[in-house]
Amino acid sequence: MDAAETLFIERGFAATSLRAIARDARVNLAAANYHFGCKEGLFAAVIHRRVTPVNQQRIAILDKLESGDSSPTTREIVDAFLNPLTNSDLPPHLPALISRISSEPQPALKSIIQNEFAETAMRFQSALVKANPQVSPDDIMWRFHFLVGGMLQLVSLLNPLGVQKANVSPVERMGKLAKFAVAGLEVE
Amino acid sequence: MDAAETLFIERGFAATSLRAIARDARVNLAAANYHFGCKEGLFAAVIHRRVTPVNQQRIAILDKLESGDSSPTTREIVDAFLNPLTNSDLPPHLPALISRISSEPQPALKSIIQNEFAETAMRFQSALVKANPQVSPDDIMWRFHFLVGGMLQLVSLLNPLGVQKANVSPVERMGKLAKFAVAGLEVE
DNA sequence: GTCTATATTGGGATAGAC
DNA sequence: GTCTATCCCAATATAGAC
Repeated sequence: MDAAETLFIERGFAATSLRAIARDARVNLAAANYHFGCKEGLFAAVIHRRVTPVNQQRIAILDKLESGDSSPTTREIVDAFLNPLTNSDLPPHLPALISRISSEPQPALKSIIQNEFAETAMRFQSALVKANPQVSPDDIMWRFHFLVGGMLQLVSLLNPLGVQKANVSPVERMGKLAKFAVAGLEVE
Repeated sequence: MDAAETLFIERGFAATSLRAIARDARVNLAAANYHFGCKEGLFAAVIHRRVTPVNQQRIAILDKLESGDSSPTTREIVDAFLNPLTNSDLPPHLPALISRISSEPQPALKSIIQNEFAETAMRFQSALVKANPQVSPDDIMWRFHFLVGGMLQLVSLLNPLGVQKANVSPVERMGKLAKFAVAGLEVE
């Protein structure tokens, strides 16, 4: 699965062959098919392994914020959404994986991905609606999508698996995005 | 080229075969290879045909703004960037094409695309730096990328080639994005 | 569960007649 | 420039021995 993950990030689903994955992983091609059923099954397994923890972490932080005395600010909600991506106990290429899979064109893969993110998206949109009564829920929905787009763009600008450039750290970049998005979310 | 464009949007580059393109276009497979050299050549031609006009239009609007008496506002610059995408004399699926190609993973395609957009990105970043002296040029660069990400996300949420949903028109959605992005670009 | 070997299909590209 | 036919290779997936 590590080998599959790396190759899916680098080349995308369609351009990655099971043969290349099996070769990199030093496993037999038939064994891979035996365990995952087919190429799509392997894809789903790779996604699920990585996306579940980050979304659990996001929701855990949001739960904690909402159980406090005062309801969370827009900035706190945005941070709860973004910070788990740069958490040091998750693999550093996790954002690259999310970025890549978000743009897979094939319908079967799209529904796999939508299922993974649906609940998290709902929770954060609701929280943002509550924190911004001056903005219509419909506008909040769109602005949340713009935040997601900014996040994906930020990630895709880095060398997907390479060393990050030295001048600005991933954490700092997330901070820049948070500032940008909060201003855009709150504007009347 | 129309057939190729449609299939690239729907399936992406790697999952689209020259055979399928030739079938849809009712042309011979060998003829396609004769004219475009190879699959990548066809891709480059499809991109160039669509992207050149929209970028020319963007730059023309920006030129006009900058030749006026007062220097352009952030909102005017953002509109100059976004509005050509929904211009009615360009094909309505142009945004879908831009969205799709922006996430093609293969390095050869990436450089084709970067070449197409490099000049436009530079011009708009410079204009935004000038309009926002309160923000560092480095931050403007990042925020411009966030705007691009929001634009791509907005587009990818529509059914790529289907009829748009009735409740909000593409023009209105671009307006929502512009408002969001201007607030994020200008914030101190 | 894991291997070798292979069935089967489809891909990009081209040769060569017209 | 356009066609038919084909070369050559790589893909997913599975059969069947171990």
